[in-house]
Amino acid sequence: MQNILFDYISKYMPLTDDEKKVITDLDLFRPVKKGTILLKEGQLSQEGYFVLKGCVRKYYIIDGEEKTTNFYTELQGEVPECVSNKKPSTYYLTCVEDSIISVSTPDLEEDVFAKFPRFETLCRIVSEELLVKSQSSMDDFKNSSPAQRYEDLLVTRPDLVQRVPQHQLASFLGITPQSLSRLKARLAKKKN
Amino acid sequence: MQNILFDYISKYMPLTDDEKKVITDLDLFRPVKKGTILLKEGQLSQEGYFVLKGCVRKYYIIDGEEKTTNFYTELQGEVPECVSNKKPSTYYLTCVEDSIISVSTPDLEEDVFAKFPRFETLCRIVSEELLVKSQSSMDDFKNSSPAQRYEDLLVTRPDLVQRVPQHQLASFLGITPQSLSRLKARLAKKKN
DNA sequence: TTCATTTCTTACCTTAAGTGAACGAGTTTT
DNA sequence: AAAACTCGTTCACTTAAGGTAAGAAATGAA
Repeated sequence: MQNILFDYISKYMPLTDDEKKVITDLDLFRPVKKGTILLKEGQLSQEGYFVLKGCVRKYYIIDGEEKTTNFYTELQGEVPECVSNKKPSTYYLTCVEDSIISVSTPDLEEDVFAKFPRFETLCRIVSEELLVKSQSSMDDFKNSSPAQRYEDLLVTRPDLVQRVPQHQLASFLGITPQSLSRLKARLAKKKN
Repeated sequence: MQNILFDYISKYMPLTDDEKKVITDLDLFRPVKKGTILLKEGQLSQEGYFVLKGCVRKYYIIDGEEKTTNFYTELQGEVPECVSNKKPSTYYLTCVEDSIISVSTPDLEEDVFAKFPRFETLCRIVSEELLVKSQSSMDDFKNSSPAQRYEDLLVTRPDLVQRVPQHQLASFLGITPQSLSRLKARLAKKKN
């Protein structure tokens, strides 16, 4: 399981055995059962999550309705908003499947950065890249229709469409479950 | 003009006079005329932009149509996607007004980080915060209708509605200019 | 000023998304 | 086994967004 993380990091900078040992000794990994809620609305969390295996779902409850806005799967991370702005979380994080998650805290990071400044460079680069990706997703979302977004998803994250309930997928696409049903029916008719 | 930047940075960490001098000596600021294109589709840029004064617009050209996805105003930065993924840009950056922009490059950053490691910490924290904000905007966008988004914009960035052409604002809201016109007419009727 | 271009609005029609309700299929609970 | 529940789908209806076109208003250039 460590190796998944090491492979990911080594795309940015090769790690020495010494550095690998430091990470291993941190004992970051936490197996989490399906249905576990990692973060609740109103909660003040200091933890950042990185999904090594499985799937974590982000959702809001608006007017009593769950609004799913994101799914984090293998090698995707989520830093809850409350970590950076120190305010209570406005959303929930829950495990869609049994998962293995790496959990970090600011204290932990500070220790590691002090010992290995290279890790801070790594974190800077990764978060800059994630920022660019996040903005690029936002742009794509604005520039496309629900149907296009669904078709894109079939290509970019085909697994999601299989492993996740349709009504959650619908709100992830920014539409209602009924609209997603119709949309799929329309596309199916078109193809034949 | 330097002071605007120093004030911004000091919210994260107070700067010594020594550090301020280093930044000043970098000669980062560049006045840019309205209409100037900072980045073109297809271009491989290494520059990151930070708007000190004025307004920069990000847009794509899709099927011959301009699709505006973002406006960067005072104290907002933009790291073009091509800096991190080393691929040609898929969008344009242009100045909506005469502006003053701070321009950085990876080389420059490396030099500064080497001399003042604190700046790398600053950049890491800022980009982590921007990431959280970006994801939060994405969630808000998914969870709201065009009308709600427009009304939110009137509250969060009232200046934008004044200083920017409506058709650009429309695609920023994810709709067509005609829809924005109708939307405004509906809201105006509702209010009275 | 005049002409041209851009920008904004309005109108009409089409398309599709939101809403509420209903249904069957599959689960889980009792 | 029956009841309750969730989930996906479908239907009818309402609402609003997209597309096209036309005209008014504002802006810029000759």
